[in-house]
Amino acid sequence: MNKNQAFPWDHPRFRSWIGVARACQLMQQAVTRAIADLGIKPPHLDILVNLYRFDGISQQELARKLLVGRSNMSMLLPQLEKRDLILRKADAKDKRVLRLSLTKAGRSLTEQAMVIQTGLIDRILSQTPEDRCLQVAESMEDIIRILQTMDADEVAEDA
Amino acid sequence: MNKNQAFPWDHPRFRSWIGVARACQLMQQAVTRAIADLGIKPPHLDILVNLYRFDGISQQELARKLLVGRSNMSMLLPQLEKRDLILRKADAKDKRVLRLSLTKAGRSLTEQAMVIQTGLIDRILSQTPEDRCLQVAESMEDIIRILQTMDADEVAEDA
DNA sequence: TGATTTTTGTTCATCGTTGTACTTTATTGT
DNA sequence: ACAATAAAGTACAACGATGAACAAAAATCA
Repeated sequence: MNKNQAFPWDHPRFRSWIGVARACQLMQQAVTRAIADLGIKPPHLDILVNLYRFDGISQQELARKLLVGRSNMSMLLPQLEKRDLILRKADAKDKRVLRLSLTKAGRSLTEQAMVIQTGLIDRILSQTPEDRCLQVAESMEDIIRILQTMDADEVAEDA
Repeated sequence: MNKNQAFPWDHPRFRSWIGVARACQLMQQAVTRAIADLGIKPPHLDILVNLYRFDGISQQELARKLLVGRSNMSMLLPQLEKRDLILRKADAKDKRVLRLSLTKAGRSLTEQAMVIQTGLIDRILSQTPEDRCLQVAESMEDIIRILQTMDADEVAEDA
């Protein structure tokens, strides 16, 4: 009777998750404002950071990492290409895939953006001791694993 | 030199926050699928749960709680009203505000949805001990507080 | 009281995301 | 080798969120 509260908001795990969701929403808004001066928005930043880290990735792989659809990449990447921030080169072995990479300008912009983003994260987590951060990271890894296996289950059910 | 890593993804707080963001994104998708059978989506659920908890709230207050714009409420609430899930009654004292409340059907639907949502959260946090959840909740409260004061600062700067 | 400013809610144009259908290229199976 | 299937990327229509401009009502203040 202790864990089955009358209302969700009296439920510790529920309250905890609501807090996570709110923090994310606010953080998203803060990031949006923080990088607005660079002329990019969070979706662009996510792309750029991933290209910075994984040079030569394909659109498909990028979409999977970002948890969005392929069509989303097909909309956003040409924009960044036209701004000369990224390059899309057809793969020699497989003519279907486009290999993505940052231009010099793109790399430079990404570095500026990452400084801003990291600064923001540092500021926001300043009240949270580092070991607490690591614990949070661990918990999130668990959650992500469970959610991903849930997705796999549902796909399996469909078959 | 220990805390100033070369790359953001070697930075503990950065990795930690990326995990939080990914977990949120996946959770959002899971909730969307879980409540689809009820004919509602996360934004509707957020509204319904808040009306369940705060009967008679105004559209403005609701928008503030949900961290969205007023116009968003002006778009969504009429939909729910047409489906007879909520009621909008003009306030007697202040003719500008509309007092929101759930209908019987709305309350019933909300209860079903909350069961689903709470079940999902329980499942997802099943690997996370309850004291760990409370720690996460604490950290999130800190973060939310900081982000909100940052917003206030920026507004102040504009003045 | 009367003028100005705030507040509440709405409307609308704009932008971003999604899912579906489609084309082109690889892979698989026979 | 050839047909069928799968995968990568694109185009487009539909939906949702946002912010600015607006109308009505209330609060402020002179």
